[in-house]
Amino acid sequence: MLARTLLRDETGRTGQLLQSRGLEAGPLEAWQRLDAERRAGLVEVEDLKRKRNEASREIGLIKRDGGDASAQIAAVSQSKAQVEALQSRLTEVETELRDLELDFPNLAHETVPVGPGEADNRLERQVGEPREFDFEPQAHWDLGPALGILDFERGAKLSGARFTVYFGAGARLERALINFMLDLHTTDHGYTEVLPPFIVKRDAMMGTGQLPKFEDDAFKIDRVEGEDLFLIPTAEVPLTNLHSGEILDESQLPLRYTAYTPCFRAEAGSYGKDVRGLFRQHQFNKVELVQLAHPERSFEALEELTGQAEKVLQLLELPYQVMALSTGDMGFGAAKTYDLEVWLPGQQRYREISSCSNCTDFQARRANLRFRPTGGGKARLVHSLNGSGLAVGRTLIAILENYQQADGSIVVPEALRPYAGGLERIPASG
RNA sequence: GGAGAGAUGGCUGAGCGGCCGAAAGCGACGGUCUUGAAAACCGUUGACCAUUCACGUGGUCCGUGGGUUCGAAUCCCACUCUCUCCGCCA
Repeated sequence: MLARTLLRDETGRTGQLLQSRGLEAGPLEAWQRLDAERRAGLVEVEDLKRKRNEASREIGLIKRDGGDASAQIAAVSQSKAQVEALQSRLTEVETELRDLELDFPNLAHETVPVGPGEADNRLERQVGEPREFDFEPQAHWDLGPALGILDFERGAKLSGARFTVYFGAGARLERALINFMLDLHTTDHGYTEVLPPFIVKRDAMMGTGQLPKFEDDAFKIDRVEGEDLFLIPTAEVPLTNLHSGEILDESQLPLRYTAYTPCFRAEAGSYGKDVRGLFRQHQFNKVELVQLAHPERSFEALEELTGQAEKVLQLLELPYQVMALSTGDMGFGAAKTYDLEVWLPGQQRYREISSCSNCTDFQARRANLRFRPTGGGKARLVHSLNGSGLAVGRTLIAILENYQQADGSIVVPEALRPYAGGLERIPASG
């Protein structure tokens, strides 16, 4: 959510910024009309309430002295209907304002390239050289089944399209990657490891911005009674909401959390994209990085966090590039996003393997994440950041495609071997 | 799943239906004292919203949502969560 002072802005600048994020002018104008109505109504109803409170106090005093207050009581009772009517209209207006606000995306930082889509993303850097193959490199959807480590058919049999079963060295490598990444982030990068619930309440999904706008993308658990629960689409949701409603001490910042979790995405809009292989699944594994940072240092924190995700690719010796996403391509809550794209020889292109975002105070305002400045003073909103460090399944894809050999076997990256029981090679026989 | 107890400010914890936004303690912050620190003493210290150039003023908030009342932290109903005991269980 955006600050109301920003949305009220007279200069039209907020409107322009929102338009660059793909929002049309109508909702903002509607918001501004309702806001004006709300403020006028508040003045009116608060004045009536003030009078009512004064009268009630007077009644108390009269009664204490044993007097007859029936005239005053009648007068207050009379104004009751008026207060109620005004108040209920105000509540309505407040709800409409809130509904509109919840659908406004975050404003882009000034360093973000402006443009409507993927084509406007800016290449920041390329690291590592794509390997020269002296044979035709295969895609992982051919390599995996041939090696007997990925089974798409049985995944579909059990759970439907976009579910995969890992066997043997495949499962082992996935597990090794998880441990490798968690160790790196906790030991070298100063993150606290967290094992959160994989199911969260509606409030948590609201806090990070998955709801209400993108409910179709989530797996919802409808219980017979009680509130809805959601399978987490990313560990960002439980991690960022860990301190919702709390007031932290400034000295605690930045908080750095990392977690491995499975992620569940229904992705209603993705039909026909990446239908083959492991790239786009309803369930996948991810090691996530989250920081709650001081607002004046959050953009430095974004560089830091992005670098920490890159470190994983560097240690695994996978070539990649870093893209600064354009205003039109960024996620809903982000003020700035870097995507890490790993080279996939089987597809001859760079593909997303991590997305690192500074959400500034956008999520903090929704989730009520605040800190008390050292030396006292008003509580302020923290800035929240998140990034994949990395998407584990996609990392496995990258390893299979980049480390494949002419005989169909896969060399295990050196950094990973200690985590894979010393395994050096997945033999072609499976 | 059954029985009982509870939910109040950063924390602990009082609170006859009417100067209660809330005692007290702790913590934090400022000051006095000190070479410095500690101790002691004095003072300040909730959030949100609206309004005002500003000092300030008003409104809302005592788990959440309803209700009773001129007036609710205090009474009634429902829900959520926590704790204790019993049952079941990886």
